[in-house]
Parts: sequence; structure tokens; C-alpha cells
Amino acid sequence: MVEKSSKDRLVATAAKLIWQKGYFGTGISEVLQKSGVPKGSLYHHFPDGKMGLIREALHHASGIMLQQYETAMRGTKTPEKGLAAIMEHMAAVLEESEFRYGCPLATVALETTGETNALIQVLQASYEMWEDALAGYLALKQVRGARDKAGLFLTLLEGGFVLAKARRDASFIRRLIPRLSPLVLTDID
Amino acid sequence: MVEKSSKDRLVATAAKLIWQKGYFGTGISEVLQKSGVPKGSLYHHFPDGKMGLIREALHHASGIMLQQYETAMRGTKTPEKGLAAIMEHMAAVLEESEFRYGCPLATVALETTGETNALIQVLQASYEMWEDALAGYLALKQVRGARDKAGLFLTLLEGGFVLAKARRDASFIRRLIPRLSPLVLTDID
DNA sequence: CCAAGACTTGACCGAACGGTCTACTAGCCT
DNA sequence: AGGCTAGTAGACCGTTCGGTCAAGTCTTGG
Repeated sequence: MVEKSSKDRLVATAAKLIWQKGYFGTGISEVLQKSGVPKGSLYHHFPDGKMGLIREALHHASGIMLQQYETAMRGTKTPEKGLAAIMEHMAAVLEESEFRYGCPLATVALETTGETNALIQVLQASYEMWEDALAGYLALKQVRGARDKAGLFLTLLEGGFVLAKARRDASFIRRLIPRLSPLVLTDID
Repeated sequence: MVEKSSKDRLVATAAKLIWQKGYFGTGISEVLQKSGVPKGSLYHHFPDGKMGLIREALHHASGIMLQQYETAMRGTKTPEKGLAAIMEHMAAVLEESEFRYGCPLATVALETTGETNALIQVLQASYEMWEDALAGYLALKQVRGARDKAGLFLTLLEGGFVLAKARRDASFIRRLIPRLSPLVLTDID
């Protein structure tokens, strides 16, 4: 399991790159060079070329993020603490990577217009998976309206990613943590 | 005032494009073609080339957004209503443009890494201007901790932009409106 | 043992990229 | 008028873009 297949290396490398620079900022040749895979192999595994590769890379990155959410939440006693752990973890990752690794989906989502519609399905499916996972966790903790709360949490977190990356200051994420209680405990109507 | 100068047309066109597709997604030749300005003029007005043009376009787009915030808030009676008006307006713009026009700063911010550091200053300055404007409005409405609240509102709004654009559903922004009271205007400590 | 697919390899392609350069025009000052 | 500067105009440059392809090698089943 030390050696990864060409396809895996392509996907992992592309995921890292779109994570930082998005779809347009990631070039095929850069993926090839950084992964050490020749061009022909790419078009063998991904007949649709760049679009196919990036779709799979998005899916891959989304899975990594979800895993991190679950790891961060594991063993937490209250729903507030679970959500806080995610935010703290993401703030730390952002800082340690010098604000390179935020949310892989958001980076691609914002630059996506009509021409790149093929990516929307992956984005939607990934966000739904995240929402499902968070809602499941919250429901387990007896939180009412778990799905809505999960969506609201994601919105807060995504906003935190944007502000933190733009202003190079992870406190824009950490500052959200004390706001989680009113978010999780307060019911609207 | 019917005819705009070449420089103005370049900036306005570039702003529109980065708004939708970000820095890497916007090509010089596309700006040239859409604005009808020849190449030589661009490099006369912007000796630094693409980077200079995009910096100015970012600044321009940021100003347009700020104007929209202020127009939306104008005449509102309570701070909740003012912030809600901004969100409703942005949700409507997003829908009417088929999810093309979200936040121009966020799109660029997320794809920015070390190589494109020259953009960070503009992003930081623009976000601070927005925060200032919102904090000023909130302070005027006797809200305590106006600056923090303004930052929190922006975080919420940016998150809404990301989710709404990714999932092609402006309700991810509208859903935030009833949360403004408990989340933004309630004091914690 | 060999035929057939799966996969690798890199040369090659046309188009688009961002950027430079020279020539030209338009307005302004003396 | 002449000279000067700001701005226009687009041909041209080298590089990189995403993508194709023919020729290889490896792997597997019969």
C-alpha cells in the first residue's frame, strides 16, 4: 500500500491544487508534474480530460474534509463542543498551511458559472453529504431541527473560511465558536 | 457621460468577469474583446498588466457592493431590518443573475495563494471598508459592539453566498434572516 | 505461450495565454 | 507652425494551455 496507482496520485494531486487555487487556477501540466504521471495515463483514466479529473478530485477532497469533521467531533460530550471542535480544527489547519487549505468546495463553487456546470452536481452532492453527517450527529445529541441547524453551521463555517483567508486571520473562524450556543440551542418558531 | 474612457471600460469589464469566475478564470483577451479596447491601451493604463488591472477591478467591484449595501439599508427602522434588507437584496441579485453574481471579493480571495499576494491588500482593505460601513450603521442604531457584530454579519453573508451558489438555491441566504436577531444582535460574554 | 486488453510513455498539435513592441493619431502648449 | 505627451492600434513574441495519438510495456486469462 506504499505505492499508489497513477490514478490515485492524479486525483490526490489535483485535489490539493484545486483546494488552494480552484478549477481555473489548476493546470493539467502542473498536476502531471507534481504527481509524476505522464500525460497519456491521465487521458486513459479520465477520457473527459480536465473536467473528469477535477470532478473526481472534488469528490476526493470532500471526503477528506468529512473525515476531518468526524474526527474532530468524535467523543465530544455536547453538540456545542462537537461543532466548536470542528471550527477550532479548521482554524488551526488554515493557520498551519499559511491560509492555503480552506474549504475545497467553496473555492470551486464560487468560480463556477454556466460553462462549468458539470461541477455543480458534485458540489451539491458533497454539501448534502456534509449536511447529512452533521445533522446525524446533532440528532444523536437530541438537538431539535437538526438538519436546519447543520445547514446554518455550515454557512457560518464557510463564511469563516472566506473571511479568514481573505484577511489572513483565523480568528474570524474562532470568533464564531461562542456564537454556537445560541445557534444550536435557540429555536426559531 | 454616455461614452466611458477605455480605462473605465477595461475596469468595469474585468470587474464583471472576476465577479463570476475569479482571477484565474478571467483572461486578458476576454476582457479586451468584451470591452472593445485594443491591447496596447491596456498596457498603457496598466503597466503591471493583468495584476494591475485586476487589482483595480477588485476595488471597483468592492465599491459597487458597498453602494448596494447602503442602498438596501437606507431608511430602515431597526438594525435587524437593515441587515435583513441587505440579505434579501443579495439573494434576489443572485437569483436574477442565475447565480453568477455573488461576492466579488470571496471569489478571488479563495483562489489566492502565495503567488497572488498582491491581491491580498486590496481584499483586506475592501473588507475593512465594508465592516466600517456596517459598523457605522449599527452604531448609529445604538447597537453595542457594533464592529464585532458587523464582522459576524459579514461572515454569515459570505457563508450564505457560498452555499447559495454551490447549491443553486438563494434560500440559503434568506434562511439567515430570522437568525439575525439571536445570532448577530444578541450580546454574549 | 501467446493473444488481448489495461495501462504507460512522450512527442506532437492548435489554440489561447499574458506580454512587448513599433507605428500611428489626437490633443495641447509655446 | 513645431514639438511633446497621452492614448490608440494591432502585429508579433515565447510560453503554456488542454488534448490527441501512435507506439510501447505490463498483466492476465485461455
